[in-house]
Amino acid sequence: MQSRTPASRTGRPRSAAADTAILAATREALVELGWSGLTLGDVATRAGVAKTTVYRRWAGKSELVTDALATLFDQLVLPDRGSLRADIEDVVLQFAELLEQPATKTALMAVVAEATHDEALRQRIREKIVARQKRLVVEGRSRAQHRGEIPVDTTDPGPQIDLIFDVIAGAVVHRTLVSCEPVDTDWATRLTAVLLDGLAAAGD
Amino acid sequence: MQSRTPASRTGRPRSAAADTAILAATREALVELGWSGLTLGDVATRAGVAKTTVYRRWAGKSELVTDALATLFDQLVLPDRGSLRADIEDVVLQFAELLEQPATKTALMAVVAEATHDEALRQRIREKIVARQKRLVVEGRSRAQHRGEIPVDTTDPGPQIDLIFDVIAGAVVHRTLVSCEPVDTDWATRLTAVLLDGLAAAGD
DNA sequence: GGCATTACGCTACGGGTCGTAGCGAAAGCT
DNA sequence: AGCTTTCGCTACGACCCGTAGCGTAATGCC
Repeated sequence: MQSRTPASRTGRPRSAAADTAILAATREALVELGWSGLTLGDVATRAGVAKTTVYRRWAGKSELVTDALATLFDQLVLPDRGSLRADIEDVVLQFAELLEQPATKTALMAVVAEATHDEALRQRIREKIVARQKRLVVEGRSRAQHRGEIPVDTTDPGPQIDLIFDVIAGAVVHRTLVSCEPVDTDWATRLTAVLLDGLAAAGD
Repeated sequence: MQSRTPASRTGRPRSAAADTAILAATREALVELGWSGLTLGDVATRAGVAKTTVYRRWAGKSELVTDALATLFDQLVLPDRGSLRADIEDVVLQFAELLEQPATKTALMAVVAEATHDEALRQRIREKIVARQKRLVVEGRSRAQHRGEIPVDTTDPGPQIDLIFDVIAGAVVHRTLVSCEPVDTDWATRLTAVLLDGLAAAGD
């Protein structure tokens, strides 16, 4: 999860319960206090551990919040709804529900903000969040191709996958956090329609 | 800009130069230190004013950074490129260029993060940034309808405008700040193609 | 069982930032 | 001139940071 203890086999092992307690306390404190208001001392108190225990495991606030956030994103799955349209609508609503949780929205934006001037943190985010969730797009695209809904191209699919991922995730994040409007089934349907059919065909 | 002085006409007026100096110093400090590292005392020193002068004008870090950010967004314009496709590609590249500036990306994400638990700040962002930039979509849509590129609907255009705004802005923000990939002309073309023609038609 | 090793809780510390208060000087308006 | 407000400056208590040191607890190895 955080700093590894690779070659150490002797001595008292680290409490796994402390890990989960600290991460849970971090999410709780984020909801109540936000990024600026969150202090590691307060997290330690909420988790029922000493402040030094937190510092022994995480280098700072950014790393701790990133790990607390990663545990939330792993809830996403992609059940087969039978069509590309239904699959997209499903994952949009799922992602929106995840972003409805106050801990998710606060942590995601704050960590991305910190990452703009911290290369190591950018790497951590890409590994633990972006790369993992991009698999949803890969799987949905593969299913759609097998169904014959979209053509099987011979070129490198990477750029197209990245584009779809950014459009879907970006739209949901922007709608939820910047425009501050809810993502309901109607909006998910409209977004999916634009994605599949284009603006002209999807006009009101 | 910040706290108003409505009924006060007498006494020494506030220095307008101090305002611009403080906002410029805020953007500069954001680039070097990021959100967490930025302190109002440091901003005051950079701007060449006393710390108390900053506190007299802005209530806190969030409000100051929001105003510093708003001045950056007002650079966006929507020149008439002759077609909806060209207009979209143009504004995508313009928005991406704006987000390339380190001050913009850091400030935008940090302020949005703080706003997740601060209703007054959400309101400030919507008024000073979201509402202003949404006019780009309104104008581009109006032009396209006059050209006959998209149908003129009789229903409320608000939801469709909001959707387009969130898709375009969200995709660019997500691409730039979360996926950490550059927005070049090729990507802008691909995004525009998906928007106008849909996923199936725009496949590689 | 005894021993080395590591993690734990606790306390204390210097350093830094916060946001505010008070002061005298400066700059405008009538 | 006189009044009013802002300005720069200094100082202050409060809080959080991140680390060090201590004694204790929990494991693996001999």
